[in-house]
Amino acid sequence: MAQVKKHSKKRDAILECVRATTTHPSAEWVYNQLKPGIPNLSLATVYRNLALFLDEGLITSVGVVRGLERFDGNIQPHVHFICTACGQILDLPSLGVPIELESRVAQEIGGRVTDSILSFQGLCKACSENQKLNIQEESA
Amino acid sequence: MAQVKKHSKKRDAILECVRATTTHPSAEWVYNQLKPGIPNLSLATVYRNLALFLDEGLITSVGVVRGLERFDGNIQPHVHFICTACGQILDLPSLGVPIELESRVAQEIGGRVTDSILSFQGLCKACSENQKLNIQEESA
DNA sequence: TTGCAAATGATAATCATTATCAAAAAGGTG
DNA sequence: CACCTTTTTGATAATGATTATCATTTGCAA
Repeated sequence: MAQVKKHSKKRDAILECVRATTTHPSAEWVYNQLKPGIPNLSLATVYRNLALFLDEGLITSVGVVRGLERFDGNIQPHVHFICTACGQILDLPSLGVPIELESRVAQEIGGRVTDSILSFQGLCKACSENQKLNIQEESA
Repeated sequence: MAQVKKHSKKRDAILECVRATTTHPSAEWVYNQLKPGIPNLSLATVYRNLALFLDEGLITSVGVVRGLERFDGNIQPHVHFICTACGQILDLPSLGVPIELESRVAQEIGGRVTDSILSFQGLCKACSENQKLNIQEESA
């Protein structure tokens, strides 16, 4: 696999950007965020480095939400809520993740477990209220 | 949203196919499975109906694994193990899913929770052994 | 400074999924 | 059964996120 051999300002900026936000950003979000300050930044560089960070365990992937892979600079195990309507991802720090189960799973399948992902899906507050409105409008 | 109004043999076959396997298939897997018996089946029909079944809650999505969305005809809540190397998805029926947390999450975010997803990622037995071999070869 | 490997920018290629639209099938109704 | 309306489908073009390519630039060690 790829491995970091040389220092790069852009790479630092990308990692810092993912770490500094709680939006669980996509590659393009990071790109749009950094582009004004780094005009010659390429989207490919963002994709490349995010893949690299994933590989090195510096960030994690929340998964693909509405067609976009979403990343997380917070590598402390924690639970997510994903709004399937607007794509918003929220942290649920009050809930624990059953990491202690990882070794049990590893034993059960005879392989190696690197991550456990617990997420809840549904509609966030705003989207759930919008849906109610739409239903009212439809029946009107 | 779309809604079933008329009966269709192909639709039945697609649902039956997803229900009959534990491979957590992708759309294309279902298509390849059914094509020999239904020569004029179109891939678009498979995609369309899978989206419909999802919408109606007849199947669930395990998520996007290595670029492919994977489905599950078993809608009983259960835990998955996903091999990030080969894409294989295994059921872990021995582990419980914390569905009882859903109402707590709903309260916390003020919205509506429809699903909870617990999955473990890592390397399955075969891939974890292959990796060991590769490391040995590299250092040889 | 010079040389070389690594990193990047620009963009083409890839590939899963979705949209489109004409044709076929379903399922009433008379 | 023949007819009509609406749904479903097949074939394929369009879309859009991600990846590959390759010439150029940059980092860094000698």
